[in-house]
Amino acid sequence: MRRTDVPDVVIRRLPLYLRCLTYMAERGQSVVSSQELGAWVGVSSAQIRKDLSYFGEFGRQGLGYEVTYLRDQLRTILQADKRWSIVLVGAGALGHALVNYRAFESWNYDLSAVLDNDPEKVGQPIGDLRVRPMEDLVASVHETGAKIAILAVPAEAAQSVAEQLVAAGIRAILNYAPMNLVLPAEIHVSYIDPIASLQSTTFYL
Amino acid sequence: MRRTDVPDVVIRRLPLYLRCLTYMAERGQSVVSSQELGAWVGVSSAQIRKDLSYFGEFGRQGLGYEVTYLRDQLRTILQADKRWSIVLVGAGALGHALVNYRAFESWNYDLSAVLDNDPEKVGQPIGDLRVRPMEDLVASVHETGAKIAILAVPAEAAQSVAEQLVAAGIRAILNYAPMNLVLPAEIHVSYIDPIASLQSTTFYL
DNA sequence: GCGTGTGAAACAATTCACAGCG
DNA sequence: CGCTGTGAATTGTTTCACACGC
Repeated sequence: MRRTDVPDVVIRRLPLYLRCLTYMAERGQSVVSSQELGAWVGVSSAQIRKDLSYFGEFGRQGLGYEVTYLRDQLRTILQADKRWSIVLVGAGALGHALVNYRAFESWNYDLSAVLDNDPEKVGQPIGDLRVRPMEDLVASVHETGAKIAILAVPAEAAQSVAEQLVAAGIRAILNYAPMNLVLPAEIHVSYIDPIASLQSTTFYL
Repeated sequence: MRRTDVPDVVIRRLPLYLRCLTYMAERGQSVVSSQELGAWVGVSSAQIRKDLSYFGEFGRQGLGYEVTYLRDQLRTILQADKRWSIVLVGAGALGHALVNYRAFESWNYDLSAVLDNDPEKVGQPIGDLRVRPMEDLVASVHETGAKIAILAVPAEAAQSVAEQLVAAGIRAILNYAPMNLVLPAEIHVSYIDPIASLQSTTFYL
């Protein structure tokens, strides 16, 4: 099964399965059925089985899936077993919160540089990092080997900074700015926008 | 067109259109075509037209859409013209960042109470609020009229707190905890989980 | 001509239902 | 018997293509 044959919706569900399996393994559960896993993550058992079937046969008929085995398979598929360096652009309140968010570290993501173009912020410490000027972007990306960047700048700056990131060799962006980015198709962009989420939920209220 | 006839994917795109139209209106642009709007938000022009057609006929043939008119229509559809009170549970680093996030205010959302069950945190000021104990939940929801809650607690606590929110009358939850919530179908839950986003992007790298 | 609104066609995702195996 | 893996059927979404009006 080639990467491009797997629908993107499937890829976006795998982390939910992985998270759930990780909790189950921590609790010492050894086996899980597609039914039980589906109940936890909120999808049908058929969907779980179909999703997994894109990548192989991980279960045993009549029994279910071995929790740690499936967890490790998903880790490999998602490359969550690797350590990933991340460059963060934007040292505002959000940037601070992200640097101090422990979950990155525990899931193998390493926020290894923080940059900002505000001279007031450059040089200030955040966590055990120091804010670097935007001129250091290419150097930061090379030093850290980062392929992923987190964009936590104001909307007006987002497109321009995103282009600089791509020019510096970044391949994937997690964008917290409330702005759609127009970038080459091979760059992967994920959007996190609580306002957009809230606006779609108020439609239903 | 009844609420339930509109696919949820469409509802999730409307905020992106609204955001873009708002920027365009600020810049003084008076008219926009589905083509141009699509280029900005990254969807096809046919999709824009189809999405809007669920709610009415807002454009003019040969011309396009009047920016402020369409913006106001979308605001009404999404109920983004109303002011919404929000109760925030969780006064950790994330809770602090959310309270200080100015975009809520500017998009008509009012973070009107913050709660936490940690006695150390209760009573502390955040922005111009003061952290209240979880026992005040029902009172907070009633005082503020909140129908929406933001959940910013550790994963272990999320399900339990979510149930308390529902019992207190909350109808929609924006969940920052890395945990799927199992709740009655009429409760609307949106998930924000940067780790899950990162894990799906590393699949492609 | 240009650009919307919309059925029809194409494509994509989910669910069904069951063969097959432990 | 229980539960996976999977084609087939169903359901949902996007794109096409064109009539219509400015």
